Amino acid sequence: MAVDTSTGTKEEIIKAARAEFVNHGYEGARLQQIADQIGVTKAMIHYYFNTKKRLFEQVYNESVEEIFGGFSPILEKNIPLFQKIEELVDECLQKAQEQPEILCFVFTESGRKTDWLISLFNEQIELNLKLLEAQLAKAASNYEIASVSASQLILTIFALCFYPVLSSPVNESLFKIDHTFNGNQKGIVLDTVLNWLTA
Amino acid sequence: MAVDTSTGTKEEIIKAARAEFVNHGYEGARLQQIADQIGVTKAMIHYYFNTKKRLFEQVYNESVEEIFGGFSPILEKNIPLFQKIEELVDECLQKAQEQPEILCFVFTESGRKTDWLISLFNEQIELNLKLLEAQLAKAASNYEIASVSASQLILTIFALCFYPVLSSPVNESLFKIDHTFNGNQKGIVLDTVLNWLTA
DNA sequence: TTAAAATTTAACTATTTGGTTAGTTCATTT
DNA sequence: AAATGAACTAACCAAATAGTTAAATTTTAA
Repeated sequence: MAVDTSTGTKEEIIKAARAEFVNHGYEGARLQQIADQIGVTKAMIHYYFNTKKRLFEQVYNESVEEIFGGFSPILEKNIPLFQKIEELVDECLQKAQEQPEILCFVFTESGRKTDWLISLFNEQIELNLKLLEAQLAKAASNYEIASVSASQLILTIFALCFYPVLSSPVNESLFKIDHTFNGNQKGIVLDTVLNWLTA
Repeated sequence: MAVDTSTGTKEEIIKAARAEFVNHGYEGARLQQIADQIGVTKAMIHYYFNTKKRLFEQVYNESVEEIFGGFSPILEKNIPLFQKIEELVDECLQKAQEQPEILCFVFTESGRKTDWLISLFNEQIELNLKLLEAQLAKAASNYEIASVSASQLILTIFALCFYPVLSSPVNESLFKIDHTFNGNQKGIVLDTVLNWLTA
């Protein structure tokens, strides 16, 4: 009847692997480093995951889900347009502030031009913008907002929320300060987006 | 009187190295691949640049200069605020559209947590925002615009111009389309920024 | 023409690293 | 207590890769 079968080594490996992949990328990550981090042998990684690729896939897929998994439920909600926008911004900023490393990891690695990676990237989450598109079209036809496509809106929201995180290292040398969290980011994003829409 | 002194091997190496580093990052890049690309021996790379690090530094520094080198002259110009903003946006979009790979390269590599890289990133271009800051303060005191810091403005411009490029691979699987260049990007960026400022 | 300097090559070394394999420990089952 | 199988270790291997060296070839200049 014993339940706690093991120390949860597999989970520990994933956790350590995430840190290693985040900091060094797929190519730069070292299995030995991951193993050392949790005090097991490198062979354990091959015991649970067969190859470095498989381990990476696991970590990468979890990361994509972690970052983008929360948007579909919001997009599909039956709520007023402006409330939906605010929820999308909230979701965005939460991910940006709580999981900055994971965010950078996903964007960085998805840009790599390695054949086996590319196929992995393609089978990912897809956002269904149909409903939002309809809401925007209706609001535009009522002259409540300017005519803007859903993907353009999402892209703008993502840009304002995610860019500060993605550019954080660059900003430090460019401005000698880290602007990632300068106070009321939500206010700025909403101001920018809403003024743009209702101009 | 012969002028074409050499085949310009050194330049060819840099060019090939840039492509290799851009596609695979520092860790993933292979010197052999760079050499093969231009039909020389790997030893040639060590002849001109002593180590992989040195070659990378050269490529990286050139890339940073290529992307961010054009902003300081604009920031220091004595021109009206809104004209300056337009020129900054133009500069941004030009880099984003003409050198997307270089742009991604700089942002990706600068995020790596490898000690010797970190020190390299710190001795980079710094943008002097003093003048723009003054122009914004004056316009704000005249109630022409809302009160916004220079770094916040620059960050917003960068976000709107650079994010579409940085997110291009992600967008393909997220929206099943590439929004990098959707028609009048300049109009969208200017609309967004100006409506935000003058709301 | 010729000697020296710059450029390029081929073969080699040392090290790192992903992956393998044979065997050990230990809890559970029979 | 013997058998079984999962979790794990230590030592090893083969491949890849950055870096070296000495010799050959080409360029340059005297």
